[in-house]
Amino acid sequence: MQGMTTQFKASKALKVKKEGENAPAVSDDELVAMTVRELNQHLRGLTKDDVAKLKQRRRTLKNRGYAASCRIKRVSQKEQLERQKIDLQHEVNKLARENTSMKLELDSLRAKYEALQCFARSVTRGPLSPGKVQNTSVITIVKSAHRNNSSPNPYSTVS
Amino acid sequence: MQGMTTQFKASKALKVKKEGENAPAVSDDELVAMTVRELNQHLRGLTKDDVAKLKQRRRTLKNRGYAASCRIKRVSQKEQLERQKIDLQHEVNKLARENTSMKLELDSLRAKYEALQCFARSVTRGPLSPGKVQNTSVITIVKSAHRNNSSPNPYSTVS
DNA sequence: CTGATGAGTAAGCAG
DNA sequence: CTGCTTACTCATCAG
Repeated sequence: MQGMTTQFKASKALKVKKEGENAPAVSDDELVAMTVRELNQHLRGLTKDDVAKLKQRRRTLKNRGYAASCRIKRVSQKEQLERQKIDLQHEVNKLARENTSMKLELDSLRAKYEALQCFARSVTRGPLSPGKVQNTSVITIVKSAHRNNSSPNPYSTVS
Repeated sequence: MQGMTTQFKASKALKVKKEGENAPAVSDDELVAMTVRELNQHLRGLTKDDVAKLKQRRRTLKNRGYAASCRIKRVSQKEQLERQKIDLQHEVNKLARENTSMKLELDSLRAKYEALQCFARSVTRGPLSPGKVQNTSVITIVKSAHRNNSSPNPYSTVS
């Protein structure tokens, strides 16, 4: 079942491709595989017409191959596009997940921070006036040491 | 330049498609556009052979159109894949940017939080014992009120 | 039958 | 000339 590709043409080609005497009527597979130099060997002692016909047959066989390559290439490119699309989709999903979890983390940290800030405020604003303490849960107190802080003044009161 | 698509075939078709007397040798465009009923009108009084030829010509012309649709469809699908790929790439870029900026924000907030914790610790641990203060930067004190905090024990010391 | 598609062929372009 | 691509034709399959 290997050489099937070119077998269809055989019927069509055979009826015209008898050079008669010395040339053994080259097969399609041989003909396409031949180099130009090899081809010229087989061309010796053939009619100008037969030469033209043989060359045309070669061209046609080559074209058949080119057409096949072209189709294969087209399919591969399509598959590649689809693969890339899927990969990108996976990346989007991954980033979206990271994104969501970071948002959560950020929210939780912000809440913790605000709570701490609240507490710090209540502590620094003089010894617990019970009324105020009811509404604040956390205070933040920063010892300005060797650390480099993003906020310019460590002992800040927040609104 | 409009009807060019079918003009190439004209040369080939003309040489065989003369029914001779009553039928005005329908054009390719007319022929493909015809309904089966209309076609039958034109078939009146034609040789069985001519009828077959005309029907075959119609089929061939139709096939030409099908092949064209097929190619157009193939191209459209490819373009669509490429468009989707680009859109996904843009989404990836957008999410990656959001991601980066959130990471930064998270880092900065963490730093602020730690600093605040440091300060809080130093304040609550009674009037600064210099030795200990050197090694701790923040303390968090949470008044367990109505808030639901992520940290289980409110009065925790941080290393 | 109609429409879609794979494969082969020829035309035409590019290197 | 070689290789690739497009348009056309035919065979074949599904609906």
